[in-house]
Amino acid sequence: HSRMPLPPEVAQEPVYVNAKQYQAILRRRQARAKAELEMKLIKSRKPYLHESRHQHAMRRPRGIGGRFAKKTNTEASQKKDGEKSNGCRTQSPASSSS
Amino acid sequence: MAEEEETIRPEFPITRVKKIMKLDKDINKINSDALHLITYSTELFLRFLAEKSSVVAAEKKRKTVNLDHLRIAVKRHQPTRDFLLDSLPLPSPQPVRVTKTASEKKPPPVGTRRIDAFFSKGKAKVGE
Amino acid sequence: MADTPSSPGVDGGESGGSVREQDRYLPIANISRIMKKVLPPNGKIGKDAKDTVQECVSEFISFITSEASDKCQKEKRKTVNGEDLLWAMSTLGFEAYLEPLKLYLARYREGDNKGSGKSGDGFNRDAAAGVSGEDLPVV
DNA sequence: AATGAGGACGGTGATTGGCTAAGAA
DNA sequence: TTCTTAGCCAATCACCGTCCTCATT
Repeated sequence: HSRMPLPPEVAQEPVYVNAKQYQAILRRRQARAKAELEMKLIKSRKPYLHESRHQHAMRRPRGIGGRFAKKTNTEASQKKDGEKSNGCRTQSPASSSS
Repeated sequence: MAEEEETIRPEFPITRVKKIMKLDKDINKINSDALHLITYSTELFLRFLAEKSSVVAAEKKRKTVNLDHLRIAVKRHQPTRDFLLDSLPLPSPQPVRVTKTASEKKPPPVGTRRIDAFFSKGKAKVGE
Repeated sequence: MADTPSSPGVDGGESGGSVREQDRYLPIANISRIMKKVLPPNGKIGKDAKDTVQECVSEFISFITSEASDKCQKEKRKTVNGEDLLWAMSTLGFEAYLEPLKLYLARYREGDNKGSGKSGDGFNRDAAAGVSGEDLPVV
């Protein structure tokens, strides 16, 4: 069918779009404008979503390579000092390439 | 037969798909079929984007798919390009290689029309 | 690093009545996982690409749903059903999804719910390629 | 009668950052 | 070559699915 020039929301000159989608695109623009106004839609991305999970990640034991380590018995006991033995990166990728 | 069909589930959480749908206040009720269809079609669409972006990355000899590859991939499929027009941030430097060739400035192929009425009304005549 | 204007602040509560990120988008881990499935074995994905895809996918949901809902209003119906969605798909240029979707719906109805979910089910393997074909014939 | 919205509840997988190889430039 | 960055690991806990009641068709 035909294509329709769409008034640009950010661009400068009209863009031609599929006529079938034309109405739908405009409807969506209105809906988003409305939502932005009513709900104050956020535009930026937060560094993380949940404070609690952020804290959890920060407090977790890490291996020598920065990876998260498994909770050891030492940790489970939660009393004795322990030596982190796991979490170390597996040597090296070695030669697994085919 | 001791094996029973485990209720396999879609990759996406259905409840969140519904939540996204309901962000639009014009949406009233949604039945179960519609919800499941949208959820699965969304997964298909995601695979499409990933696959096409991957192709572009390969063309560019890149092992990492980046935003530029996604833009190019989207650009290649008209329906997707059109409805995502506002969702894809324009790359910072647009190489304005626009030679003022007037002849080239007529982009719309047959069956395309311009829109000027964004203010007046949300209804434009589609009939050509 | 440019920090985002909005501070993390507290969890769950954004000032005023703003919609949270986790309500507007599908989980980023799911997005990433599905994308990796179609990439070459050693393929990687840039963060910007992931985030943008996540947004595009939400827009896809709203876009299709809006068209289906619009049809419902015109027909004085208050509930969006499967047919409405399939109609919206084809109307908006995603008719290539019709077959996979019908197939999926049949599966889903059949056993309460069924899906491709995990790899191993190949009924939809090439589904994504449906639209991948090329531009639709612009008649 | 059939079916969707909304709420409560329990189970669970998404969220999450430091280090470094892998890639981009 | 140098510099940027995405993947890697797994434990908590916010969210998803299920079941319920009630409202709508």
